[in-house]
Amino acid sequence: MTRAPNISRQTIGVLAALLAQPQAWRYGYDLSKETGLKSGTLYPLLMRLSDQGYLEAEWRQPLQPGRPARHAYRLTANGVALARQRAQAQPGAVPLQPSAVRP
Amino acid sequence: MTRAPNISRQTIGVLAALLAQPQAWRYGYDLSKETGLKSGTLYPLLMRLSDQGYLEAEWRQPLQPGRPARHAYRLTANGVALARQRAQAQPGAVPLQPSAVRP
DNA sequence: CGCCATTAGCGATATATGTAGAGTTTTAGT
DNA sequence: ACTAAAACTCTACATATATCGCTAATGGCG
Repeated sequence: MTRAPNISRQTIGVLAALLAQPQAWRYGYDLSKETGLKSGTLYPLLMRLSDQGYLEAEWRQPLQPGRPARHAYRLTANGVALARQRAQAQPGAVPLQPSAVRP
Repeated sequence: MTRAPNISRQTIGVLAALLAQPQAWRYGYDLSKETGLKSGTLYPLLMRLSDQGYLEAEWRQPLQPGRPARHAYRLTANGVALARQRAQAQPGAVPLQPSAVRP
């Protein structure tokens, strides 16, 4: 029934991006630009990881009024473990290959 | 050289919308839907009127996190006078006719 | 091996405000 | 009437997050 969680290329890409600086808080918008993921993919993904305890999330007030508040994310200990296990590939290397189809 | 300020159909439309409930605080987004003006027209217009003392503006914190703070606008006494003078046409009537070209 | 339920991805849309640059409109001054 | 110039409008784009609805992938089980 259930598929093994958090194994998609997209998820791995996000984990790799977060693993590059494991203690830093990152914003969804920045991650979307770094990984190339669109919001409709990224935010549900971040929320899943957060629900599963791999990320901690926190709201930050915007610096300028009129801009949206920002949601900051960071890997938890479990998240770091998962990221190391799933994304041993170097952080910056091959930022989400379009397909890598099997022939 | 200079054209008389605040006489455009668009400006009059906004003034009329505000004059419908002169004491109410209105949001830019709502006004844009009510008048059909796009943000690139509406916000500069609101800022001009505000700079000229016809509107008072105020930031409101968003109800839900993740959404932008909202800028609320209301006519000042001067603004009410200007609106009455420029927009005697009924508030709801003819909501910004597309062209009304002169033949 | 293929059925099919569950899960994930992704384009579109919504929420809100604002800026940049190009183009248009309107009137003053001659 | 013509022209110059300010005032104004409008199309894009940027900032950020999030949901909706459809499509695609996965993998357990018969």
